[in-house]
Amino acid sequence: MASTRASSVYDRLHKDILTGELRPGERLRLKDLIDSYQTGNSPLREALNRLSSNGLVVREENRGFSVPAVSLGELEELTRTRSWVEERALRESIANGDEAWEEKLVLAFHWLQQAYDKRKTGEFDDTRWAEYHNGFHIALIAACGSDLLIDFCNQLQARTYRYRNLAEVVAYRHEHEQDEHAAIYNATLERSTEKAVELLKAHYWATFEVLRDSGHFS
Amino acid sequence: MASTRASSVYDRLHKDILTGELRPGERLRLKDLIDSYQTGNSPLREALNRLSSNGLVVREENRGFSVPAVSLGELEELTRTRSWVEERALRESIANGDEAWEEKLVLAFHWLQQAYDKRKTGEFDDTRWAEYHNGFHIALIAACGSDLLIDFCNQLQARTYRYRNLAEVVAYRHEHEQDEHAAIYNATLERSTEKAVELLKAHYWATFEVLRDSGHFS
DNA sequence: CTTTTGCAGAATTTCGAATGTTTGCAAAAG
DNA sequence: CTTTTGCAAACATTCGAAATTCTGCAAAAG
Repeated sequence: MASTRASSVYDRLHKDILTGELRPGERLRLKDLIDSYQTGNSPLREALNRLSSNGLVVREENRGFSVPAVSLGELEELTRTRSWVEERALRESIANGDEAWEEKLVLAFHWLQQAYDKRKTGEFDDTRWAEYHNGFHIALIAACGSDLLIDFCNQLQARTYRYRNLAEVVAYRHEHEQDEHAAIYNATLERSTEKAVELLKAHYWATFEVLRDSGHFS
Repeated sequence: MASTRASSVYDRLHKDILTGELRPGERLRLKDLIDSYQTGNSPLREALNRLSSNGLVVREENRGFSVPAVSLGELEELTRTRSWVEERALRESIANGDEAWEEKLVLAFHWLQQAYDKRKTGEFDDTRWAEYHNGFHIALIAACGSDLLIDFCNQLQARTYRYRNLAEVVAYRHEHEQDEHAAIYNATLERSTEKAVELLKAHYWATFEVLRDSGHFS
């Protein structure tokens, strides 16, 4: 899909870091990556340099690249920051959102619901679910009036998603969280700002607690 | 100072984009950059890839790199986003800041004041001033409890600083803004949260208006 | 006259090799 | 026995050139 090798390998590294295929703290040796991703030195380094500016790869001068370590402290910081930033974004979105925003939100919730429903028929696709899940959360704040803020939320989301995958509690969390999504969704459509904001923050902190209690992070 | 060529050329490109040496919309042709920065293809591309993830360079697949365009709309978005995010950060910083934070803030303000004072003796150094100015604004929020948020504020600051340089109203703004800094500083030290927050936001919007009225942006 | 096609020149992207830096170990010095 | 020095292997970085993709123009087709 991506038209340059650098972007194609960027996408694959992005995915492999978020899914936990590449483990936290693991050194990313160029020679190894060239073998496993079947690409050249230059596109690989370009991808790694881009990822390093996004905080998804650690770069050390003359010592190469590695996958960022994880810690409970960072997860808490991610959660705290998301709560602060998305609170503001959701307030603005509810205040400014027009019908086009509302329609996109309805659709985003619909597809997320469909994804959850497929758990019963065994057709569940985790990658697909992740897209819809992020799509829903972004749809909530899409009318906030700042693409910069939305981008920032996307980056925080991505880094939090890695913790979720590393914690191996995905299935358990799936059982419980769609109710929370529905509550946030309804409050937002009703334009009950305070309620929506409280539910959204509670949702992020509930996820934090599940991941913390998984015992995977120091 | 930077130990790799890629980082050294990154620093120089960063500076030249922010100061306006490289003009908005300008295409960054590899061959030209190789000549003017006296470096090779690879380190240059690595630097440009890093900058592209920071929003300081535009990358288009197979069409190379360019300096981002500017617009009044983007400046307003930057200002709006900073106001939202730094409001939260300042609230948290005032609530949590300890004595170490307070001392750093005192020093940051002191050096900013010194920089302004040097205007009278003709020793004024714009690059130095910019460091102290950013340092002061970061010192305000340094105790907010989220390095992620501070990084984000730094990026917003950098992009706003470019508009300031392009508007060529630097001197005029210098005459007036130190009073605003002093007021924010005093309210923060008094832990007058509401007052400090209002003053900080007013400061950002005042800067926005000066830049808008310069007539340099569509 | 307008649109499409083909091609040469220019620019970006990628490759393979050369250069420089770090690391770990073994020998020498304290 | 502990610390320092020197060296070779491993690795990251950079270079110069090859391969690929874009761009603009001119000729052909509609």
